[in-house]
Amino acid sequence: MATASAIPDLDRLRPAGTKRSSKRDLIVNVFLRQEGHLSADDLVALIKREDHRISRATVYRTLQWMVEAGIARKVDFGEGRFRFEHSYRHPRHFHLICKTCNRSYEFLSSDIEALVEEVAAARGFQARQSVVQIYGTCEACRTGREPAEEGATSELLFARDALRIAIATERSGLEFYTRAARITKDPRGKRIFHELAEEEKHHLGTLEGRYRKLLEQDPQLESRPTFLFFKGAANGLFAAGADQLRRDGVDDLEALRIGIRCERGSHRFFKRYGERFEDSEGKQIFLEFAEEERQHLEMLIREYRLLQKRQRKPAPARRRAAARSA
Amino acid sequence: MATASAIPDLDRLRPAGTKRSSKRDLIVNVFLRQEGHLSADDLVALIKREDHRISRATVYRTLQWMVEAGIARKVDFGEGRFRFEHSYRHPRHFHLICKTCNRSYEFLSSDIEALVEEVAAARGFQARQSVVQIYGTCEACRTGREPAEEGATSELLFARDALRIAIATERSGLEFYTRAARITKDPRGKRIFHELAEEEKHHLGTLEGRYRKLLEQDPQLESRPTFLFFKGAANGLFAAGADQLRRDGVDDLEALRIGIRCERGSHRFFKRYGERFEDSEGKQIFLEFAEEERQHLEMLIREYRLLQKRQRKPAPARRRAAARSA
DNA sequence: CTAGGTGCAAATAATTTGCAGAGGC
DNA sequence: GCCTCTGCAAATTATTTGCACCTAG
Repeated sequence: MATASAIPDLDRLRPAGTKRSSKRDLIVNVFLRQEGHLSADDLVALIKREDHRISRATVYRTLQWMVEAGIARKVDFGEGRFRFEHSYRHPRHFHLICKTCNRSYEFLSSDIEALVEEVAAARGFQARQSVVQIYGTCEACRTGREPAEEGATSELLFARDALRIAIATERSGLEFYTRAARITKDPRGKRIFHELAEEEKHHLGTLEGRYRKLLEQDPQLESRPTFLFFKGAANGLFAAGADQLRRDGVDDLEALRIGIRCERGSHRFFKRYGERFEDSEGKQIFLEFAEEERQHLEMLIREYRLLQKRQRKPAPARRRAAARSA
Repeated sequence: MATASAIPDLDRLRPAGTKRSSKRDLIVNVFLRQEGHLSADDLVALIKREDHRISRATVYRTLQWMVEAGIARKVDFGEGRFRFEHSYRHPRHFHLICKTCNRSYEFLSSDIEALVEEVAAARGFQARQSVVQIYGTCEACRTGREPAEEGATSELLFARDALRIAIATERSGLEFYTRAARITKDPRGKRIFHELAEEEKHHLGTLEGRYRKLLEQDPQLESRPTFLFFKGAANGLFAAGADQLRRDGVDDLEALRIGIRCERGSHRFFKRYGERFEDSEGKQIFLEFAEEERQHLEMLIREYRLLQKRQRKPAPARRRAAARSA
């Protein structure tokens, strides 16, 4: 799947003042075809198989070039030499490193990333890159069982997890709007909530379809371990909102306000995290979802203003009462 | 402060089947006198100053020995060579690494550690050690101002932060018990809460005294940046408990139950984290505090059982009502 | 034609090792 | 006396570089 066909437009990436070279192209192609973390030496061996006239120095020079061009990332597992992984459509991530079999496993945790950012900020430190490595023994080495063979790229797993988060949020949102529509008294407000519930339902269908389509790319995709760890996911917002609707006697304006809070949080959340990821389907999913939430947010705000105005006119006396109780 | 006088009993640490050697002793002593992260070469230079007949190979061999013996930790800042830091009374920690001046700053985040543990568990990975490194530009390099010179060891900062957390928890606890004593009807329960409030007040005094004493060791200790990042600190528990007392009409049994929940959470929290830190004053503070909370917990549980029994006797009919409403 | 790109071999840099002699128990 | 420690120099490993030649634009 993610073979040479997925190679980005190298010409675009070429730093200014560099020439095309068939040898470099070959090295880059061989490199991008590999999965996992190659040492310079691994790559030399692979290259020699295709063309033994390419020297070690050229491979080193090309590797350096790829890192500068952003095609590759240099990673250090503390082995006394560097390894390289390609970064094209391969989200930045952290590593679990097995000291027994030397395999390494990738994961991403937005929760950890957020904490790392906080620490950096508290120390007045401008963070450019962070490394999180967990050393220990992997499940395969502990239990003797072999791990589910590779086959799913991190890109795919990331998309899967992004979709799962979006779907969970959508489900909470649907529940929230369904409940809101039920308790709203104003017929116009009721209709809006109904509409939003319908939209969430529709969008949920779209997302689920997309999820199914993703699963087709790898029959075992669903059972593979989590790649993106993300506790702070926005679905909790809507869940809390729905809870709030259930508890107190919430009036129409209040319901709209809660909805606005949820959508705003959700929008911010998906936008912020979407932006921070590298180009990938997962990023795409987050950003599309952010846009969706933004539209809902606008709709709710418009409605809120309208309802406020309408309530004010027929009963201007209410204003004082409301102001006093606020 | 943390000079050769602080050196642990090296004889205890000597692996079986090794001999004492004056050269090794010298190397270890010089190493332990240093602050910060030394490269092998730095140490060779330092050693040569004291005795130029000690060879580079011996320094390397001793460094390896120290790592095995647990006196030193080998750290990799991706420079293509390793650095070493001593681990004696120096808590495990993470690093902020400035790419401009190559200085490195230490911090510890129990929040990050907890997330790392979760990820490892979710992947069936047995974590032995984890590395968190934030690369970027430090405040000094960005602003041009020099950083507050070193002088406080991580050990000291850790103790400071552990005390701050304990004090904050104690304050919340005090507020909780004061409020609980006020709203409790049963005179015996009232007295217990009063007693606990008094104890918290007293303990708070002790902790604050200890904190002041700690500050004496370094006049600028208070203004130094946070070392231990710890959002999940237990003081939130008591704060939430106090909130709960404020809101609903809480009866005596319920107040005791809330107290039990707070103390249990607090106890677990300090015990769990205290255990996970290396030997240090910070660890000490956490464990002592855990023990304190355990005693309060027992007291509350005893009282809860008594009150339950007493309430049952005069009005046995209540049991059914309580059971039905549960 | 000229600035990069490449091969080869030599240089670096950090660290390890073989071996013979020194020293602790 | 035996076994470990140590110094020295050579070896190893990963990576970089100088230089002469090659090739794309």
